[in-house]
Amino acid sequence: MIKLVRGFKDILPTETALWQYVEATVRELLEDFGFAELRIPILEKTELFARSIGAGTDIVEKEMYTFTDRKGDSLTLRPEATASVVRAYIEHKFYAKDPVCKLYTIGPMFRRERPQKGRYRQFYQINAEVFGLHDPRADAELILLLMKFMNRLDLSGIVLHINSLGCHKCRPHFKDDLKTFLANRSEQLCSDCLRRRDENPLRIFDCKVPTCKETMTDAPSILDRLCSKCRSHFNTVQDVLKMSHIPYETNHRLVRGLDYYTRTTFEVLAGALGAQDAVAGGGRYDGLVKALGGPDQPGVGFAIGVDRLIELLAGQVQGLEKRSHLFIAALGVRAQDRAFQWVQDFRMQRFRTEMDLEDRSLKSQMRRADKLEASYVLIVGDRELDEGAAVLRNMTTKEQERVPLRGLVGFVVSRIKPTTTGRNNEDRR
RNA sequence: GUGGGUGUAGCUCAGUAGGUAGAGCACCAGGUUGUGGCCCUGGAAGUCGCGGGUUCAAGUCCCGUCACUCACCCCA
Repeated sequence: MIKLVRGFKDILPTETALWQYVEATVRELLEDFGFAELRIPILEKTELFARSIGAGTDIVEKEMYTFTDRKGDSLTLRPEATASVVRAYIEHKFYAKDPVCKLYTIGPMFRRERPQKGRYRQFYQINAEVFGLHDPRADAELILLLMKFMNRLDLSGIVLHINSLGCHKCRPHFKDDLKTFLANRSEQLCSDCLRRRDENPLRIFDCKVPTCKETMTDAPSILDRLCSKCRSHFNTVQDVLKMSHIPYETNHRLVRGLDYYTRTTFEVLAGALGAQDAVAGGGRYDGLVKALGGPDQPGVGFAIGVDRLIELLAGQVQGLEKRSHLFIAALGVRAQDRAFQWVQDFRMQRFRTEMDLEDRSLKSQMRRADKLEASYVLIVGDRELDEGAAVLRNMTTKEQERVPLRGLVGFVVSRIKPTTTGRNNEDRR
């Protein structure tokens, strides 16, 4: 038997309704906030990711699916979406028409990591990016949108962490301070952190080893070293969040693994997820567009981990309403032929209808109708054909009534339609 | 890449001191000769992850391997 590739998964019919619900909800919200959908390819030139995410990052260094195509180009299955969105923004010169541009995209990303709960080699992200706005309110609005989304999904037990990483002016100073601080504390750091000290000292804040955590409690905080512009930017972001009643925690240890982030960064964490607890994350990336060959336009964005979101929702008892539908139980060839036509007619009336295509006993057809959770069953056999009227059974009340064969479809639809519960009863709060 | 746990029917699992497999649920049929959910009866369904070894005999012991899973790492 040929099996799934490691770290990849099928999203089964029992799960897709939830996925569709999540996607429909976020699309609606994003569009209300003025975002337009952009669909980007899954494959890009390797260089795009090396230059945006950062050549020294784990993602680029050891997690990308990279291969050489037949012409010798190095191509990579996208490990994240921002790089591609920026590439498209530049390539299609969106900035020329209007420097302010809000885009979203939904799709799979690929990273070759060891699979784990909440971590797959193909995983899905919802990405939103805003270009052309320096104003800190753009950062705040994006966070607002993100939290609004979590809210619509009725997600509980999540926390929002925010931080500022400073800009290209103040961050280097902070890095120096941090290196000085760490210089004579080698014995107090784990081997991983010793390595990080040289490569990316900010990451040490993320370490979970107790002694490292202990050591880092006395470490300098980036928030104390921000330059005046970064400081006021961060303050404004917080002011807007407060004004909007969005609860948050500032977390000066929140460091993100992609090199392009500047100033505001944020993460939404859910304890119920286990070790991989980040459901969403994002931040500002003011130098990225320029670094990739575009104009000097700022950017802010976030990514939501859909797989993790789904996991949270599945753990929170989700009752998605089902449409009521009809099952036709036919006995004998004559009735089956008539029923087959009716089934098609009902469907053309946009009414979900099914029948058994094999010649089975009424009992087994009823059982099947029950299993499919049909709300009504229409019973037709030779007897009904001769009498000119079929039997319509309401499966919840068990009431049965005779319905004339002449004009049957229209009659049944009018009889049944009013009780149809649409799937659009999602107007929560 | 590193470590722990687990791999027996579609699903959840049992399998005792090694003697070539069992339960519950699900499935199919019958009990009701034209009526679902409950109940009863019967049926179908397993290369015991894969490969090798020890043994008269291995699901059970040994080695290897693969997969799943959780954690490290990293991140959504």
